[in-house]
Amino acid sequence: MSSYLDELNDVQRQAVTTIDGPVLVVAGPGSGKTRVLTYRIAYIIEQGAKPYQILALTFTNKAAREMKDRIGKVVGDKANNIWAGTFHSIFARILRVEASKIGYDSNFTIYDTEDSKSLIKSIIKEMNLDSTVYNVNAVRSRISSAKSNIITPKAYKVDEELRMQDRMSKRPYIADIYEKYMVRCKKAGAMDFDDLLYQLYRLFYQNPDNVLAKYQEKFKYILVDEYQDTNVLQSQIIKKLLDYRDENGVLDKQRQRNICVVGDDAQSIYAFRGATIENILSFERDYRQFGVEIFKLELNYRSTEHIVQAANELITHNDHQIQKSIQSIKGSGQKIRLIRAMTDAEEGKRVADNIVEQKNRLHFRNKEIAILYRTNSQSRVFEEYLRRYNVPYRVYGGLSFYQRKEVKDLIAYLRLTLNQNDEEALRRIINYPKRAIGKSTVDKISEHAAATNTTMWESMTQLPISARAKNALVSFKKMMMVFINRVDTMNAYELASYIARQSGLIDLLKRDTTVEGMGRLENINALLDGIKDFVENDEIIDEATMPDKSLASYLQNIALLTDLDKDTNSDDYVTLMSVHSAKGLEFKSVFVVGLEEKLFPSFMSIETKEGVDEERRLFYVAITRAEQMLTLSFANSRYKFGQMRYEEPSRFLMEIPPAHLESSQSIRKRMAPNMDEPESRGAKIVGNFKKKRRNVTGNFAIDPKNFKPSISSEIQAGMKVLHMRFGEGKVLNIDGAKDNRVATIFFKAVEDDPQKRIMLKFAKLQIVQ
DNA sequence: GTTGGTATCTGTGGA
DNA sequence: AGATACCAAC
Repeated sequence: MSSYLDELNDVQRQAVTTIDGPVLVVAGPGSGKTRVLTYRIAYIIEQGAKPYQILALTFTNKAAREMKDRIGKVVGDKANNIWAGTFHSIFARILRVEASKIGYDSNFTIYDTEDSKSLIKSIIKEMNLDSTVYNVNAVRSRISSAKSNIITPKAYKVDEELRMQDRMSKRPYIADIYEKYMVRCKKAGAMDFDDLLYQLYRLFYQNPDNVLAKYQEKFKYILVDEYQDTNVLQSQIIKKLLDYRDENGVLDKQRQRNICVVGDDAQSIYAFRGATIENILSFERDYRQFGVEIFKLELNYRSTEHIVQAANELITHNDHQIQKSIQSIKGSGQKIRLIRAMTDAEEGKRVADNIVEQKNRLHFRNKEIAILYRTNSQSRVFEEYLRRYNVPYRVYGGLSFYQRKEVKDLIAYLRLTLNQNDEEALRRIINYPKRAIGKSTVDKISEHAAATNTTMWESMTQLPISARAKNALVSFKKMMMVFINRVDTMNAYELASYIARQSGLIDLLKRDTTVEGMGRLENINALLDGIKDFVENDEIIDEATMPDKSLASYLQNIALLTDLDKDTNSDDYVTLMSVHSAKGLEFKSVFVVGLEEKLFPSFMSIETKEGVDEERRLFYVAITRAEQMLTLSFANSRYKFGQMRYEEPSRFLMEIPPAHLESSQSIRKRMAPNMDEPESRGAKIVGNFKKKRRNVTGNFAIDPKNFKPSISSEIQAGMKVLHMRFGEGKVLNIDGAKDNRVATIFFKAVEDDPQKRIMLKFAKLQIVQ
């Protein structure tokens, strides 16, 4: 028996060694899931399977790489031949090989979200639909979810429920947009993210040349990580891979279905992108006839007791769960800390203060600390204060390197060089740098292409147009032809840097001497360096997703990279990221911030129980990232769209039993406006209210019980008013109109800065006379 | 066609 | 607040 099996507990070991037949591993947070997956693969190889017969699917490149690294440590270089990667990258690889069978070229482009939206925008415009009603994001998400649920445009058109929903939202033509969108993608030789799944399903379903059997024979063992986050397409593709039939189409019931899915229903957080928790719940039903074995990993090796129990308690508020009892093996540890702040800026400061304090007192390294938020835009205040305190940090997510404008511009040139039908790439660069091909010319090309049923690339030199425009178009095409003709004689790096220079991109950026402009030039150079690395490094790192050194292979791969995939372990930075990106990660100390109603849970989700349940699972994911210290924070007010908004603390805070919190007082009590209460309460809450009190700004001058705010529109210059915190004041004047009315008020009781500018929309003022 | 200004709109998550 | 859409003037 191999030594690595000794590192496992009983359930883990069974999950590792039960390699024949379907297996469902329900893995709570911190229960050694990755360890089970990697050892299972090592075990499978040890039992005689070839690495290339193993298909391991994850959601992020990071997870895939980590798995490979860890398998490599057990089985050596053989790990490189395992087909381990993200759904999207593995499927793209298969599609590249089989493209011709479904009418694509193997050089197909991958459209990212921006490309998709841009195409949808064009279609909405061409159909003369109102773009305010046909909001691109809404339309794209309808199309995406239709595709994720395997509903073709044709099926969409006759689906009464979908049509009714669209009529209700005043967008009856979504089905038509969907249909046109598919046609245009096809014509452009492009697949969007959903297509990478959808087209593979189509390939397996239509099964030309019995292509499915080839992959069924190849993949003897299939493993799927984060199964709770798979959508209908993904689970159906896996089902197809296991749907063994003989030449007459008769089901082969004898053959083992060696599928292992690992997941945690409590951590399902991707319903918005079509994931259905139903998949994990129905796994047993789907594969019952082949003898499903279920293993539950319930020991949490990551977090201390207060954290684990708080998480357990929290999740009981959800409906439909797989019963399990997660237990910590780590001892009770620290209680959870709560930070209450008046504003988002104060929250930023308070969190940064705590980070500095923890570093000093507990000697945590920066990389052992993370700030997790619901929305990426929340990162800014934390960045501000961390910078001020000289704490190194890294923000993940948001705009990734490959999404930066200048990087996308050069990539668009490369894309068009390889695939002239790529309409979004063409539109992006046809007049960038400026070459006198304006909007109206582009529109004409587009119309002509549609009318003659050709591509824009074909049309652009054929349509009747002014001599001036014609000249510009011909010389643009000539330039592109020079690039295209060099594809076979130059390597990817030579070609890319040649294009960067010849297109005028580099010159354009060189002329911009601002700091941002220089940054953009640096980014272009960084991209070129990346391509150089790719070309010169002759080691094949990943057989499955990077099969060769062509520019096409490079482009295919970077289309699926995100910021998260960059190597970051080497440096010592505090991590700032969304809760979604934090899934699968762990930190000694975690700050979950912005715990306010309408933010976390998101305003988008609070209308339905299912919506709130998903947010709760997200919060569950957030708090279970913490090993030793967990700090939760919220602000009473924060800026949104340049306006101050007030929100209640998150309902999730009330769902954590007070026993697990630093102060013995119940959260509910702490939440209530409590400044009128005795000193002791405020003092126990982490934060420097004392300082605030001295400035009067943190205390109430008026007893809230006796305070009855007047309607703000009634407040006029010259009036005497009462303010909750500042006391009595006189309105000197009012400027602005309607929602933007601002009063200048003189408060005699305020010593250091008695004259305040107060936004009437939010102010609570009581008119005295 | 290009430039530069002003009005309008945006409300999450990510491969 | 920040991005984008729109419009008038060159």
